[in-house]
Amino acid sequence: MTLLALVDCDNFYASCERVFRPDLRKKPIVVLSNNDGCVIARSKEAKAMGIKMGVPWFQIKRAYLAQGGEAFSSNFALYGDLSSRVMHVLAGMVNNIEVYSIDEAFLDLQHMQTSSHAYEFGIYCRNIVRQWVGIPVRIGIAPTKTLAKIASHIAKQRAGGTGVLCLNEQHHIERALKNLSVHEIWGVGRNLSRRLNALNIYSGYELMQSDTRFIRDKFSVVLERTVRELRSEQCLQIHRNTEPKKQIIVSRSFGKKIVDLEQMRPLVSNFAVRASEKLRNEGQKCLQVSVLIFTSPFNNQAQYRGFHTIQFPSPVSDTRDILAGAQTALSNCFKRGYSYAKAGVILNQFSKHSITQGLLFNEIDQCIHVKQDDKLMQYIDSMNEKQAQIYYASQSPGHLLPITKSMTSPRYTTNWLDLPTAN
DNA sequence: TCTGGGGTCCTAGGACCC
DNA sequence: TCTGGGGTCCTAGGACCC
Repeated sequence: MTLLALVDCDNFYASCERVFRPDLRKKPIVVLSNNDGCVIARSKEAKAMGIKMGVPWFQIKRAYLAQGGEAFSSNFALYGDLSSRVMHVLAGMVNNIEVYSIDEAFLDLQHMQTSSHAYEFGIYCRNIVRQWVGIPVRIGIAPTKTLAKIASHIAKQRAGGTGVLCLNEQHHIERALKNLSVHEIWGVGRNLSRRLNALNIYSGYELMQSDTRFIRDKFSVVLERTVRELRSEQCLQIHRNTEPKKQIIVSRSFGKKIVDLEQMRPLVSNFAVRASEKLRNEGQKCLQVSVLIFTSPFNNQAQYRGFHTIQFPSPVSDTRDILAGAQTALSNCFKRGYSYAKAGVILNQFSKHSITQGLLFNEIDQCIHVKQDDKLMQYIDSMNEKQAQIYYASQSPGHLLPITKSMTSPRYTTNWLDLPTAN
């Protein structure tokens, strides 16, 4: 039987904040979303204090700080860099790795003959990452991705354990599944678990025992795969991370509500510029740009979601084209009389940068004339690489984003000025 | 006063084809 | 009065993930 491992960083953002601040060991830590809006990560100690994931910061702030808790605004430059260091170390230890998220990776353990061999490897792996990067990880080993997720989930709950759990023997798997509710299984969210419960399927074991045909008819092939994976049948492979992105989204909530179109325009321009940079960085071009604007679902005022898509006559990655498209889309979905809390720009329908399909007839929209200039964009990207030097007129860099971050830690590993010093 | 951001996959249904 | 069968492609929306 072949095995695979899920390596999962413990309370990742909170652990990152500790790497250069050993004084924070054992202290409760929370990390906040943009605008210090809500809690998006918690250390073990913060969880023990009863701080819930996603809770608005303003609701718990006073009591939490009064009890000696530490809080940080999110510092993605730091988390992203530490993540790539962890992944780099892991990649050096196996032939095949899938980086699944900022704090998780699947490792192919095909070459491990026995589960005790795999377990020892897990322990070694965990020690090395801890020693070289400073981030604690937890490792679940099993025959399938879904079971490996469960193994790491159980390893997390076992206080004082080694942080490594191998779930391989059939009777161990069955015992674990009997103690697991369906909503704790990877791929079963709130909706599916509600529907499963209605059919008297509550535990992982009951789900595993369900008829695959029945699950497929009543639900989908996705859930059928989950059932098969619970039975140790490998349905989800380890993907090397070579597949290109299919969509790019840049969106933010605003610190202050936006009420008129002229205030909104420069913000949408900023998102469009950022999205275009990401697109070129991926070596791709797109055929569609969409703009989304939302009111806040938390106030009692009238709600509105605006969405509009612009189709280009040929693939583009030139910021000027994407800006023009985004502004047209914004004009088409903006409605007066609402106060907007969030906006975003989405790029879709990608093609490889090097391949350009010309149009025989420019029949989509005669009004759109594509500027697309690869050379110009290359120059601008190289000038803006370290620090933005060239802006587009519609951006108004003076107020790039009305975002507040009051408690951000230094960019210890990505900025010379923030390097930690001896004292 | 203050409530995150960025993705993937699948399905149903409509448009269109012969 | 009676109105086929089989297919593809695209999109919107829903589900999930971290």
